[in-house]
Amino acid sequence: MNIGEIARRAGVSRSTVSYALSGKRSVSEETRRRVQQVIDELGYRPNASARALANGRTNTIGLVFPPAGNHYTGMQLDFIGSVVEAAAAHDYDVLLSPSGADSDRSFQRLLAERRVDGAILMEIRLQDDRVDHLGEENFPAVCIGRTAQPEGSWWVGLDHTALTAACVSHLADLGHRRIAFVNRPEHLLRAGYESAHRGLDGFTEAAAERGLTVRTYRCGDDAPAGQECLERILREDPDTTALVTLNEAALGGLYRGLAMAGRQIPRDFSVTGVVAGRWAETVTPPLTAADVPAEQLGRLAVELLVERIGHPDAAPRHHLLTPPISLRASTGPAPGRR
Amino acid sequence: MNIGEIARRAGVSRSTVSYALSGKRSVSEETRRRVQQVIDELGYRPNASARALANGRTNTIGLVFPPAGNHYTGMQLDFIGSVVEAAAAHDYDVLLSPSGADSDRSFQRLLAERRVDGAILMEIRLQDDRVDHLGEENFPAVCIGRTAQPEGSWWVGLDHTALTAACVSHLADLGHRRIAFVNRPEHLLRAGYESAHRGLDGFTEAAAERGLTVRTYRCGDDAPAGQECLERILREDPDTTALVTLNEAALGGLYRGLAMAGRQIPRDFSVTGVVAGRWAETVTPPLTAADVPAEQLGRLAVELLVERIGHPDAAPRHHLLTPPISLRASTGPAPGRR
DNA sequence: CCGAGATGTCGAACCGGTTCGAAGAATGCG
DNA sequence: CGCATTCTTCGAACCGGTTCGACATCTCGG
Repeated sequence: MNIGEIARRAGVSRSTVSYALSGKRSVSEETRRRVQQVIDELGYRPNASARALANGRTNTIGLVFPPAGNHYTGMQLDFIGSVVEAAAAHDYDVLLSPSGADSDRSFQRLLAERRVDGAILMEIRLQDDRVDHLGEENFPAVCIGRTAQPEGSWWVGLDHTALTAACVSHLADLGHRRIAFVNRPEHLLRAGYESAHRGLDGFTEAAAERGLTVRTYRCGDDAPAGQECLERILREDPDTTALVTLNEAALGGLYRGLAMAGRQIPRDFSVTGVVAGRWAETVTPPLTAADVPAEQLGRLAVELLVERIGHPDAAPRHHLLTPPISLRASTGPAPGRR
Repeated sequence: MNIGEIARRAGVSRSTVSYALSGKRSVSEETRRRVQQVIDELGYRPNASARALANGRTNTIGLVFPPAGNHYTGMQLDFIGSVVEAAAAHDYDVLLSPSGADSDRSFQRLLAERRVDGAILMEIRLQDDRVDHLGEENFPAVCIGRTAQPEGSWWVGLDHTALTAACVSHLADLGHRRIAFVNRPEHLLRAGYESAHRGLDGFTEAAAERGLTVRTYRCGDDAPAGQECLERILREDPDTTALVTLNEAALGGLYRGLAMAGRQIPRDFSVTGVVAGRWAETVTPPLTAADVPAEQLGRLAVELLVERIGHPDAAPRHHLLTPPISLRASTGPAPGRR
């Protein structure tokens, strides 16, 4: 059931079958029909490895995603799904590569063994050797997020600085003067995670501009950590009336902490942050948040990557998204005001 | 930078390089060292396509997962992560294949084009033509869940019948007499989703055995649908005091509905179901639930698949898991009792 | 000292496609 | 009618590995 078999049954040469399928040279209408008929009868499909070997393209893209040690967030899930779908629309398959402790091994596999035509990198760091490395080799890659010097590279990302700043403004406009910031965990900050750092910057600057009193926290990626973090916030400054968070996985815990402390949202305390819309609606009251457009990010990343694969020398492109804040029910006027 | 180049620089033939790497024939210690040195200097890694073509194995497994139209659940995310990790441990890569509207196209690609050595199928249906099809071809596959006639196939799954029955018993022991069941959406039931059907069966049988009054509902996979569903439950039988759910994505909405109706969990109303542990802890109060061991399921699936790939004629194996119910804080004695 | 067996290496064939150059047939034009 | 052009098809080479059979060399026992 290979191309030779098809050729034999159709009474033509292997190359003719190949041309009949690819259309790269003209083939008589009659021959084409005969070949097609044999193919349909046998249900033949060309072997992907052989094809990849011959023309140097695998029609596969690599998705380098965080290891399970990090707790996954809903946003990441939506993102992966949309990448796979967008890739399928462009006739690409998606190969997953966990970037982790032995990131080298898995990552090298993808590139050096030429398993993929290009890669999408999640969880970018401000200083990211993976990006540097890919840049040197001019390997087609698109980052989700941007490094400290993103000039030469292709990326799509959120403007976390602007988003957290918008959250601060929103709260300040409601009269809140003492606000906490709940970031991702310590180790991700130390590793230089882009979103955590830029989000923190945006928060800090906007708060300074508005003259607010703030405290910033790092919080583990799960509900118990969120609860604990909230307890700390109220302990260290009981007059805090609002918080901004980037930590989707801790959100449920933050809510729980507030409930246990007897603070009602949004009457006594406002909560907002950067969270994918679908997940912002799972908490009660639904979270007012900058909705992470995970689906759009995935689609754009694939489109950029496909373009880059097709035009290896094209100038770098990128998309910086700044989704608006969706007003739901978790923020309100500061207590004692209005 | 191919094997011929290595051979030339090391002053040996291509086959010798191959044997030096694979160890399938003896190579003198000195030659091996020289070859290895050249390889290290050049950072050579054998081309995956060429290797796959030559020995007929891609070292890749396919993960057939639900299309984005279905809303993903946290459990699925954890599962995918653990599959990727377990696969990496066995030196396999993971190729994602969305099974959806054009499932044929993507699915056929995987198999007929020999992109993968085996496949893991998520979201099994009681009657599943994908499974039948793979069975006929004796293609190495492992199902997550079991079909109506699972005898000939390899699978790992949860005993949803036993799990929902256990939930019912738990509630009955607490004195609840009127219980609702919140299932997955209508269209998934019509499609024959295994977990939805078996879960429903287990619930119904256990309730009948205990002589309980029950109602069953189908609920969309998101928070607003959950909220709406809960409103319906209380409207159609205001004396309902507990519910069992399989619908992780609707959980937040169910909780919200209860809060809006002024029913306090667990004082006025108990909630339980089958939900991955990490996600059961995001709601307040934390959900008493049969914890879906997503990580274990992924690991076991990969192990079975790797074994099956290695031994094409081995007898079918499977794992049926029945995780215990983790007592958290969402269930309590029926109101008016003790 | 000779033959058997083990050891190390090589060339060639093969996996299943794609693509190039060339050749034969058909067609068009002067 | 002859020559140039186009259309159609074929064979061969190639992509980059693996593997088989053969051959040369070395080792050891009788």
